[in-house]
Amino acid sequence: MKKQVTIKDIAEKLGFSVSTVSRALKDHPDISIKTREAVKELAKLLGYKPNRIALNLKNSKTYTIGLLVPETQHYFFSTIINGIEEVAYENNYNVMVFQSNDKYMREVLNIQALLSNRVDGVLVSYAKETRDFSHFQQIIDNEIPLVFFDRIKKDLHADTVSVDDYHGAFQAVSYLLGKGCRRIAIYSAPQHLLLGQNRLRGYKDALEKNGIPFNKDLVYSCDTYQDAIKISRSIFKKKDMPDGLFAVNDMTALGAMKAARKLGISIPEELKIVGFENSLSSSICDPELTTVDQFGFEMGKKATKLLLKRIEQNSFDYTPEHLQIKTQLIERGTC
Amino acid sequence: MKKQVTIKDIAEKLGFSVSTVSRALKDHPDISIKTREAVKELAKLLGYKPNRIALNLKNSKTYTIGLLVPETQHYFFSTIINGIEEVAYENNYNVMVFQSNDKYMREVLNIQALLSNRVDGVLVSYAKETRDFSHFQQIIDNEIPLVFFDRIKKDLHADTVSVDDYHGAFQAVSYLLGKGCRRIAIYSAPQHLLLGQNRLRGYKDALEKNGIPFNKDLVYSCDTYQDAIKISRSIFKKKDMPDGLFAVNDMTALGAMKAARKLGISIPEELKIVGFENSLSSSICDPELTTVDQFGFEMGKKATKLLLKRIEQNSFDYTPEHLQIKTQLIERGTC
DNA sequence: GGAAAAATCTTTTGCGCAAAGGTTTTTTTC
DNA sequence: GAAAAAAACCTTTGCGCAAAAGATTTTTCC
Repeated sequence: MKKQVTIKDIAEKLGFSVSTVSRALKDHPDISIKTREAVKELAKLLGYKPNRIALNLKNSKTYTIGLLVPETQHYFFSTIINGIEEVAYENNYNVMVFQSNDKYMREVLNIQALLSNRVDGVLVSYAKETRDFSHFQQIIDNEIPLVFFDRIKKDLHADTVSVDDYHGAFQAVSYLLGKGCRRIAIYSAPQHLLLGQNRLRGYKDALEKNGIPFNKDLVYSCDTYQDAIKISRSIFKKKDMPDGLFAVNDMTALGAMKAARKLGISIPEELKIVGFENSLSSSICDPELTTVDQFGFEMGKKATKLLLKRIEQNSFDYTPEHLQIKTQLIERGTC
Repeated sequence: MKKQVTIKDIAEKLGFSVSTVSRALKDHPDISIKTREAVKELAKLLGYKPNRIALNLKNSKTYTIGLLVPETQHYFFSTIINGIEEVAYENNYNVMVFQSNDKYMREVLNIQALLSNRVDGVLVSYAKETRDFSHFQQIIDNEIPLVFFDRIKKDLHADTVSVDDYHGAFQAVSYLLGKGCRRIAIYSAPQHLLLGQNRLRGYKDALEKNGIPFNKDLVYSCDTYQDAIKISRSIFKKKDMPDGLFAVNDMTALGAMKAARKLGISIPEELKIVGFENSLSSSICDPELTTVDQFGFEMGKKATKLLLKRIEQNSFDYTPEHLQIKTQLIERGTC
C-alpha cells in the first residue's frame, strides 16, 4: 500500500522542520502567516490527513467507542445503532461494532478486541448465554467507561439504559384487561435477563391489581418468531385457550397472529394481542399490532450521551446512573 | 483514565529490558524458557493486552475496515452488516460503521474520518444524494482498497458486489405476466442509481419479450413505505388501475398492499404484487408477499471477502471485479 | 586454560504527531 | 549601536511496540 502523506513530507518539501509544519497547521501564533499559508496550501495539495493513529498513541485517546450487540439485524438493535452512530457522529467519535451472536465465548473474545483497540468507552447489550460477567469487569478494572443498554446488569460499576419494562408490561396487560380479557397469556423472555423478570412482574402486578389470580400455566418461555408460531399452534387448539396475549416482542406477537390466522381464530374478537417494540412489521401486518413502543433510537442516543459524559469527565469515580426509557402503548387493531 | 499495562511495566517489575519482554511474549528463541514463563505469568497477572494502537502505528496497518451505509436500521443493510461483521470477525478484523443518512455532505465527512483513521479498506453503499464521487477517488488515490456494494459505481478503481437487479426484475415481471397480468406497474428506484436502471431494464425487457408494449405511465418513482401508500391510493382509484405491480423493495410493496386493503382491492385476485428483498415483514403480512430474495447476508460476506483479498494482496494494481449475487423469486401469496 | 561458539539479554530506532523547551533571526528601544 | 524584546523557527522527547544490531554472559571443546 501507498504511504500516506505526513507532516514530515510537507516539512521536507518546504524546508521547514516537522514542528513548524505541525504548528502551522494548527495556527499556532509562533508561526508566521506566510509560513502557515504555504504549509496549508501544500497540505491540501498533497491531500494530507492527520494520522489519527499517531494521535491516538500519543494522547492515549482514540475517539472510538466500542459497541457490542447480539445481532445487528434485529430491528430493535439496528434502530439503537442508528441512535448511537448519530450521537457519535455529532461528537466526532467513531463506532466500532461487534456482534456476539448471543454466544458467550464470542462476546468474551470481542471484549478482548475492544480492550486491545483501546476504545474510549464501551456500549453493551450482552448475549443471552452470558452468565459470567468477569469480561465486563475487566473493562471496568481498566477504568474504561461502560454503559449497558437494553440487556442490563446493575451490580457492576456501569451505567445502564433500559426500557421501563415493568411499566410497559403493566400498561399492556392493564390495557388487555380493560378490553375485557380475563385469561391473558404471556410469552416471556428468559428469566435471567432483567428485562424478562421486570416484564413478568409487570404482568403479574397488572393482573393482581385487577383481581385476576396469577396462573403460571399461562406463562410461556418464547422469544422468537418461529417459537411463537409453534407454541401458539398448540395453545390455540386447546379448549381453554387464552383470550389475551402479551408478547415479549413484536416478532412473537406476529408469530401468534400467523398461527391464529391459520387456525381461523379472529383477532381481536377471539384473541387480543399486545406486542412490545413497535417494529416496522407491527404496522404492516393486518390487523395492525397494538404494541408498546420501546424508542430504540432514543435509547441509543441516551446511552451514547451518557457514555460520552463519562468519557469526558476526568474521573472514573462516579456513581452509575440507571436511566429508563418511558414506553408508550400504541393502540392499533389487535385489541 | 487509568493507564493500561504496557510491556515497560512488566519489564521494570521483572528487571528486564522491554525488548526481552516483547520477545518473551512472542516465544522468541533468544529468550530463555525461564524468562519467558516469568514474563507471561506476570503479563497475565497484570492483565496485559498488547496495545493495538502502537502496532497500528508501527506497521501502518489497523486491521480495521470502514463501513459506510445510508442507514443501519434498514433491514437489508442491517443484514448486510451482519454478513460483514461475520467475515471480519473470522479474519480478526474490526469494523467501523458510519452512516450517511443518505446525505452527500455527511458522506464526504465520513470518508475523511475513514482516511484519518487509516482503515485498511472500505466498504461503501453510497447516499442517494451523491452525484460527485471525488471523495471516493480520494480513497483510491491513497491506494486503500474500496468495494462498493448494492449501490455500486463501476467506472472507478473499485470492486463491486451487487444484486443481479436486471435478472431479478426480469424474473419478477415475467412471473407476473405468467400469472396473467397485462398491465403491470413498476415502483422504481431513482434512475441515477445503477440498480434503478437495471431493474427498470429488466421490467421493460420482460414486457417486450412477452409482447406487451412498454407504457411509461406505469412507471412510478417511489421507494419508501409512505410514498407507496400515497401513490398507490391515487393509482388504485383510477378506472384503468394496473393488475400487477413490481415494487422496488418490500416496503413499497407492503405500502401498496396496505393501500389496496383500505380501498377494498383484493390481493391477489384484483392485483398481484411482487416485492424485492425478502424482508422479515414480507412473510409476516397477509397474504404473504411474493418477492425476490436479495441475500443480503451473502452480499455482506462476499463484499468483505473480496475486500480482505485486496487488502492482503500486496499490490494495488488489480483489475476490479464486479460480482453479482443471484436473486431468487420467492413465491408466496400475493400472486 | 583460553578462544570460539552459543545463549541470553540490552540499546537503539522508527512509526507520526504535538508539546516542552531550545536556538536563531529580526525588530524594538533608548 | 548595542542590549533587550519579540518573532519565528528548530531539536528533542515520548506515546507502546518490534526488530535490527549490539553487548554481555555462559557454555563448549580442543
